[in-house]
Amino acid sequence: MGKRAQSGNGETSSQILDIAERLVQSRGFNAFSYADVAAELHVSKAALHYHFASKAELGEALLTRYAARFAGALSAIDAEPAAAPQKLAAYANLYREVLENQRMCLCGMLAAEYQTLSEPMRPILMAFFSDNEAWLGRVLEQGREEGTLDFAGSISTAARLIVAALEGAMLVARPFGDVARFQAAAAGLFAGLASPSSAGAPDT
Amino acid sequence: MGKRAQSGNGETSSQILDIAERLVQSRGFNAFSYADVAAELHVSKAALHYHFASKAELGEALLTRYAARFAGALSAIDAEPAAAPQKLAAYANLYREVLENQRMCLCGMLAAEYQTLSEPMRPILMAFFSDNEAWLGRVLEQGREEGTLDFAGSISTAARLIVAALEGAMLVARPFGDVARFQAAAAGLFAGLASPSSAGAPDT
DNA sequence: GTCTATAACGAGATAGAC
DNA sequence: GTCTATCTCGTTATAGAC
Repeated sequence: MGKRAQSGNGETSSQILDIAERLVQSRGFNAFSYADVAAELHVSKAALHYHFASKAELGEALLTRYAARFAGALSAIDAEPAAAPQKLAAYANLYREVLENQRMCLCGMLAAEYQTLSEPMRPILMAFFSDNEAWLGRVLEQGREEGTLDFAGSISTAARLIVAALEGAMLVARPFGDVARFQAAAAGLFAGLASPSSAGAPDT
Repeated sequence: MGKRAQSGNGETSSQILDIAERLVQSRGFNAFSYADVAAELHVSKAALHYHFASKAELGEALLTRYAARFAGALSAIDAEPAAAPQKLAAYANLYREVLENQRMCLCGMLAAEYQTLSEPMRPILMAFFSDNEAWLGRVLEQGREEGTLDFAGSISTAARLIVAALEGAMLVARPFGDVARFQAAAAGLFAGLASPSSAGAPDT
């Protein structure tokens, strides 16, 4: 394999993505700059442009990597057999960990800024939410079959509620710097989905 | 009364706030400029600075006005007697109307951008959410006493879930331009809070 | 209250040397 | 792959005339 040049591979590229990702999750895509990343990585802005020619390209790479990592986390949950409520708790923990790092979900942040995103970023963002809902749909179906979950309405309605509630709980908890606020919303959410028989929902 | 001069009163000031509010709700606080507002209002940027000396001051005025208007809407719901589920439906409709105008909740948007907000804006934003949760807490308490609502956990947990779910539902629905996505999450939310006796939840 | 003009700065991006 | 230097533009904000 010869040199690839171009965008997004290699050690430096992933360091750029790491820093940019944190800045976007903390401040938003429109509130960080190449200069911020360059200063933190101790390189010049021009070096960043070598790896990601434009900010839009950097944004695409951020989204793609984040979505892939999240999909991997969902596969990991699926890898070992567990009841649906435990899988949902593990799912909520993915969000909680992000919040504990004082970050918003990357895709939740970009959803707020959606109207300012480049065209290529938009479908990647939407696919993130669709994929999450599809995965949740399978867990919810499992829960109904097992009898561990009991909820009115359709699978997709419940899946959309879960995504909305967890994204919104992160959004609101962050100004207060209060993870407990997130946990309260998550607890209330799963209480409403639990089957009456399984009184005590599984935790963390 | 003599001339007041200064910030935030008068016809022009409210027109500035109207335009800025829509821009913030659509694109975010960090993605609109005085130039945008000036162009739309057909005045110069300097004229805007006469009414709101800095962007941070404009942001404070936006937040204060929005919170006051929202509080007024909650008082209007309280003004006529209704069962708790109807009040919750009316509350969700406040959010839905914002979304139908292709906007995010102003405070949800600013919550995403929280780390970039000026110090004076922050407590106003937090108070918005606290006030909403307090109002919801009273409605939830009413519902429990009436027997129209039935949910596990504390009042404040359920109130935080409602705020989180509705804010998150707006956030995720907007990239899809799909109000039905919001409605699905809201329906699932209220289904989980409804008392078993009241099978069909009230709509719109 | 509104204007023109401009200051002062930071943004994204490019050229070309090394 | 990284640098310095520079370009161009947009941003918030101010000065001073009307």
